[in-house]
Amino acid sequence: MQDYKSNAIVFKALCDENRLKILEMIKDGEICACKLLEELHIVQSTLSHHMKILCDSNIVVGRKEGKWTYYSFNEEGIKNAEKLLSYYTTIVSDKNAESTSKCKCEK
Amino acid sequence: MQDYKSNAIVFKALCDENRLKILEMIKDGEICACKLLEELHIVQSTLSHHMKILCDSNIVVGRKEGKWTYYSFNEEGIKNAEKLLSYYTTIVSDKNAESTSKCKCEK
DNA sequence: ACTATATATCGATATATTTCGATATGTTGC
DNA sequence: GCAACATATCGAAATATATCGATATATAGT
Repeated sequence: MQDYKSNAIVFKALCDENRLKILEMIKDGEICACKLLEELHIVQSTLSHHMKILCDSNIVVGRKEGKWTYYSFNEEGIKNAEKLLSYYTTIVSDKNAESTSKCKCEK
Repeated sequence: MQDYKSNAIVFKALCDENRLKILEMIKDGEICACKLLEELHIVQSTLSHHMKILCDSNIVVGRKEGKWTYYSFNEEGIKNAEKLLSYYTTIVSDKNAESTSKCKCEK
């Protein structure tokens, strides 16, 4: 499951309002950075920063075409995010495996 | 889909290394705060802060029993997180719905 | 080669988050 | 009621993130 740090990076991509807006726009299909910029109330360097975080999380991928960059979903990264969410929120009901460490609240 | 701010709160719960460790411990079943404290290298007030964020996200729920608090998954909140992840990463392939706004990169 | 345009990077600042120690609140057992 | 303990809250400091303006890099068309 890799390490906590790199897993947190995936979820960090999703915990900013502007990045959620960006993802919502990418839902409709591959989209140019200039179009994202038109719709969001941020300057170009800020958009570039958010796109870097989204690409670093592997959820989004950029494709350069001439002077434009088009962004779309990266299915592999999305699968990974789903796998991570599932990993961190699924109960392991292996009742045989007793907890190894005791604490004071246990009588 | 509510608003971006409250959706971001859900993912914020997942983007901290310590909180991922906490979730990993909750996987094994309901766990007491004192046990979490034993295993993590943080002080009690810091743990309390993280548990608040996890509970606010609705992914985790706390149950008070005397002076102890036990934490476990909140299935409803987890379903919501899955729904949100799916919402923000699923392509809408409605090709009939043409994009409403034009931008300079479109010829 | 020059100009215009798209995107990335840099540096500074504002804001948010994490962390701690100190203290408050609430529970248990005497 | 009081002492001991579990957890929550508060205030401050350290660190991280978001944002901007300025500038660098890269591409396209003249």
